[in-house]
Amino acid sequence: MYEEHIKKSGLSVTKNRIELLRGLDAVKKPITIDDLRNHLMIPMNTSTIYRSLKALVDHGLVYQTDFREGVSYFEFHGKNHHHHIICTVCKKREKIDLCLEKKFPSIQKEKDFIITNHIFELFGVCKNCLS
Amino acid sequence: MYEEHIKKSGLSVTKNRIELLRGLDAVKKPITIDDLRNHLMIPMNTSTIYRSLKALVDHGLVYQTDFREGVSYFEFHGKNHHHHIICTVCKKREKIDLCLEKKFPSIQKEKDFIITNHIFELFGVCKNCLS
DNA sequence: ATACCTGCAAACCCTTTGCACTCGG
DNA sequence: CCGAGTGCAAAGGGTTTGCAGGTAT
Repeated sequence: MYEEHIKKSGLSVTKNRIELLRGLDAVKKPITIDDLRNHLMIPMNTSTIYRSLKALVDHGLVYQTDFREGVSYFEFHGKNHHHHIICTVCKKREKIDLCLEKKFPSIQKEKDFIITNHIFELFGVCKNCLS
Repeated sequence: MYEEHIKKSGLSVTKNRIELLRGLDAVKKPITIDDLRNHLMIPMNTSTIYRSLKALVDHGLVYQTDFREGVSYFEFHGKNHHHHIICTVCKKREKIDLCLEKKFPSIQKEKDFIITNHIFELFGVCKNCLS
């Protein structure tokens, strides 16, 4: 299954990439590379993780996002994709329901791009942190 | 003018912060801290720039975004705000017209957050780079 | 056979932090 | 006055890169 996804994307199918997808898919939410390593069943070099994830992100198999914590978060590209609203004071993070994909086709056409990935997050202050 | 914005946000009004806003406002597009320094009329320590920008971002006076180049881009929060579509191969970047702000009020209400900032960028492959 | 992928180790460099001093309200 | 902002210098640490060897097609 992961194999097919990778093959369809044009990337070479390797054990590492299959395992990365499996690990991300198992977690069902955005996680850091550091966390991801704890979910991998085979040892994998850090450079390989970075390089493979970048390839998977650029080919649309994995989402990459940024909660302004100084680390990237990665997520399996599946039906579980959410965006978030993050409190910049206490760092609390909540999912929001918002479907942006509807607008992608017209943008692709207008700009002559194939859209493979996106990032969208809101930042603010939660009720508890409002002084 | 910048002074009033800062005051209204609750932050202390200092020469540095006024100058940062002036510099960003003059440029009219997202720039890196490294670039920004070239536009500042007074010398400013790097730590101060980082710390002040973070404060300005968290208070909604400056936008921060990420084009996956390993550096943050900052932009004056004004009428010139755009999102972008970025080619992951040649790094070309084009503005897109898309107004997300319409949806913020209902999210703020539902999640009990005050939204101060957001990030939204699309990634893909441009026509020229499609092999 | 050849282009792509991976491990290792080192470097990179953007960003953060501690501390003492200064400044704003 | 007192909390907030700043400069300096140093460290931090996520991420990238070069190269040699291995793997996919």
